Amino acid sequence: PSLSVCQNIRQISNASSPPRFRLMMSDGQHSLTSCLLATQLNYLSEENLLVPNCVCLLKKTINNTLADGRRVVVVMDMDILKSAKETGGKIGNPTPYNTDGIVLLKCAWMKVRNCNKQPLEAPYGVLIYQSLINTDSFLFFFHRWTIRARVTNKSSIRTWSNSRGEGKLFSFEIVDESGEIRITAFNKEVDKFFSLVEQGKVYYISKATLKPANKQYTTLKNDYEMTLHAYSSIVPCDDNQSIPTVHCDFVPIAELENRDKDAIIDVIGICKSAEDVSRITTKNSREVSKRALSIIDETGKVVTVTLWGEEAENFDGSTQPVVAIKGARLSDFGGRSLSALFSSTVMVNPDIPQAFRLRAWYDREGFAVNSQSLTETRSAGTGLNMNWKTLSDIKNEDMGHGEKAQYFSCVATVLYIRKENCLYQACPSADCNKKVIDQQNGLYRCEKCNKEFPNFKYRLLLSANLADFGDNQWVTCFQETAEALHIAAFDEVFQKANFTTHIFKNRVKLETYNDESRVKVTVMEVQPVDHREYSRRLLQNIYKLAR
DNA sequence: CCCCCCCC
Repeated sequence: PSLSVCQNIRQISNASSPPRFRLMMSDGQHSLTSCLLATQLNYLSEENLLVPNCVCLLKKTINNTLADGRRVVVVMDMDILKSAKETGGKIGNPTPYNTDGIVLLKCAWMKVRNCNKQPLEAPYGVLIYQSLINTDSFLFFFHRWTIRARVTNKSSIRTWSNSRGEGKLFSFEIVDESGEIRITAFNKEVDKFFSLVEQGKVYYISKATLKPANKQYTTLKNDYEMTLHAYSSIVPCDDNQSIPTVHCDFVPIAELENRDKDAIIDVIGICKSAEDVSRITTKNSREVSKRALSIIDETGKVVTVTLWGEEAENFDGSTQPVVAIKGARLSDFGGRSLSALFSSTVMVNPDIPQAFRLRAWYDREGFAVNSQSLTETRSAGTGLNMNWKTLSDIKNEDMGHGEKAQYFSCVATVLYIRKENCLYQACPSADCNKKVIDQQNGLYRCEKCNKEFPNFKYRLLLSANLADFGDNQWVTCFQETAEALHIAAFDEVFQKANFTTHIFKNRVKLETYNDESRVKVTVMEVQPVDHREYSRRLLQNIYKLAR
């Protein structure tokens, strides 16, 4: 039971029978407008006992959620302790309790789904259906539409340019107790709301419009999404205890082996190591940053996770942080690997028990476990990931005839390297090594970048013939592999020079350098040895030493 | 009003 003051009472404006009374109740500090009087208590109003400023003892109340998602307190039993005359007026200066007017996300789309009429844009920006006008729902939408929800995922700002125009946008996803929805802001609303909206925080949001979601582009469980407008309002909310936080259903890394390709999963692990960020060009000729992380969990298994864009650029793996990803996509590249999507939430050192457990495990013992990776990397060099073949296998197994390129390793001997055309003129932009076309006007065109440049860079391109015991094969080595081949040959030259004999024609001179004098010998010419002459002199020397 | 989910 609780004491409260009736601030206001009115009959709900519909023709229901028996009538329903709505109360605004106060505890002296806060007021709550969403109270309904149970019909068996209607007499209190009809007999003018329950009137503004009377003090009540609420003996039984029920918290109820209406069909449209609004929450109400239904007063089932109450006594009037003091009449309005006795209290003599208003008590305290109560402010609205801040759940007042808050609706569950769910109600927004329930309302729209339930009618098939044409939508129209209301002055306050909420999408209203003609059929809802003159109903309680209309009033509800029009005046009272505020949701309180937590931001679970926030995109970066991106721009677009197409036949319909150009602009910028960002979007974010929110959850409350009833569900989730995506909200998008364009242009001016990007400027207004981008920095305000923070991942993980709770906001009051009102006066956004609602429109059907294109399910093709979203995995959120909602048939609708929202758009912000000039009149939309987003206000941070401190009282957020009841709003769910991001919920993750983490899959142990070892378990990923048993999951299907393209599955969307949540994963958590310690970032054991991270690649440097790099820029790649996609098939659609877009440039994007990427960074691969190796994460490990208590299963002792490691998997590669790729981050993209700003997430890749800003990631710092130097402290071996806990990385949790909600909604990563499982790929079969290299066996099993993971990729963050635009819809993924990447959390570094999240404030959740699983992260603390993992941190403790890693610092105590995990760092030293003999981990195994589910992702085979070709650069690792040894072990399972070497697809050993002989050169004759290339033909016998029709290698490379499939849709995807294949990778294999072989042991072979360089029979021949073509000296001709071993350099080509390549696109000067970083990471693009496409051969440029000399336009004969001082400009060089790259078909891949679709650009002309005043310059180019030279790159090595070696044609080499490799042989093993069964076959031989012409191969192409670009810059990096060509250099590796050269370095190997270079080393071999040094090795071969040891224990060889030549005639050296030399210059000898006493030289002073840094106050130090010494005889310096410089080779001027090297000639092959006449072995008979050499033997004769060698013998003479031996005889001389013997005397 | 966007809608990109990428690379080896």
